[in-house]
Amino acid sequence: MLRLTPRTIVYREGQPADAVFINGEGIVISFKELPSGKRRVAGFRFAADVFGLAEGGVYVNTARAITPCTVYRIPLDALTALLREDADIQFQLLCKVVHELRQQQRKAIIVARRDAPGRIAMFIDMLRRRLASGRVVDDLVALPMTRSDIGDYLNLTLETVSRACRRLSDAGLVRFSTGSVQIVDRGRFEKLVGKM
Amino acid sequence: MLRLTPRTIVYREGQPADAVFINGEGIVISFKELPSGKRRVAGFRFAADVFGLAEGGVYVNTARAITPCTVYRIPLDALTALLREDADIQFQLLCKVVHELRQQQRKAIIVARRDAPGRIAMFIDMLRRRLASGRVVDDLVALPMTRSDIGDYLNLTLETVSRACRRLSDAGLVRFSTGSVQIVDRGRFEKLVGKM
DNA sequence: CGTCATTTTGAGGTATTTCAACGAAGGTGG
DNA sequence: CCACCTTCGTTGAAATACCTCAAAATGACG
Repeated sequence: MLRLTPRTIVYREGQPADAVFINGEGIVISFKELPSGKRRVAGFRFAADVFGLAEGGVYVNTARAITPCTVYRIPLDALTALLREDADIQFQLLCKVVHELRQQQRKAIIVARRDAPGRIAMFIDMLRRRLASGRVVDDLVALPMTRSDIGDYLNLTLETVSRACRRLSDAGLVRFSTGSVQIVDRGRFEKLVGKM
Repeated sequence: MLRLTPRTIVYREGQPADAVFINGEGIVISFKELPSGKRRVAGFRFAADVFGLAEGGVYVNTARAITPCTVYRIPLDALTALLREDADIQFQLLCKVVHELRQQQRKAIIVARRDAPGRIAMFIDMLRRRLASGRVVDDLVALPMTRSDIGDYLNLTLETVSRACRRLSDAGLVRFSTGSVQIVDRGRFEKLVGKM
């Protein structure tokens, strides 16, 4: 088990992959630096998310803690041994990966078909659902990542993210503070999120 | 085992999922109709590809044969039984799904960061690698899907696909015939595909 | 040969990107 | 405690790639 402070690198793209990770608490960002110097955020890892599944023996993304995190490190040989002897656990992992595949597909649809404010609304809604631990007042959503992080995830420039946030704010749907968003008009917000 | 003629539906989105499929031969398109009336192509399934992995008991996409196909249908109970008793096969499936997850990520990067001609070139290159069965002259790539199919996959309108194809053609990189593309200038083509 | 789907091509509109500058916040050291 | 610096966020103006709407051309097939 590892306790990570914000900005700590869990692993780097290209490193030999010797372990997978399960997030216990906090938010981890998974991204890839492109030769062009740009960056592409593959996703954000929340509680119970598995990350660090390698391909060809090396990590394909870089993972970094955004908030203080607690992650569990599972050495690869321990994992393979575990999977080989316990088909149930392997099946659970399979389900998790299939689920993530679906998530990616949904995200692709969103990124493809929706304009900037729509993507931001969707993103906030996704955070709301993932972060709503228990029955906390879930109209207040933590937003610990930067505009750049969001933009690289939704395929928008940070400027467009900023402008889209302002538009949602001006429309009276949400209210931004540093590090969080307040959903003001739940009805209209859901309507915006819902329609594709 | 099923022999499918072009346009045959393998399964429809929303149908209760009672089997998964493995493609033996031909190309299957997997897509989703959006409420807006638009369509989003999740991917194309080639030889040895597994498709029809459900979520929540129903298929999330619709699958349809593009070319004459040979697909293997595996009832779900048979699959689960097989996976439970043979950890090796389950592991292989897991690897396949993880691999597809990576593919999706790569595609997301391409769709996100490249302009229309770049996406088309990437697409042609993907087809080339997937269809190059053996040592066929692989400069000639079959292109059995419509512009609309390609556009809905790469997130472009069919008009933009058409124009982008023309641009590649005018640049002397490729030559289009009905149902196929000929890669004319391999060097420059690879260079275009390679750079991100 | 006619019909239907697909593809091509054109003109105009628009959302996002790019480039650039400024403002706000947070941390560090004097 | 304040000045400084760095990172992050906001805002503006201009450029551009793609989309939309529309019509004509091509190709497949009965």
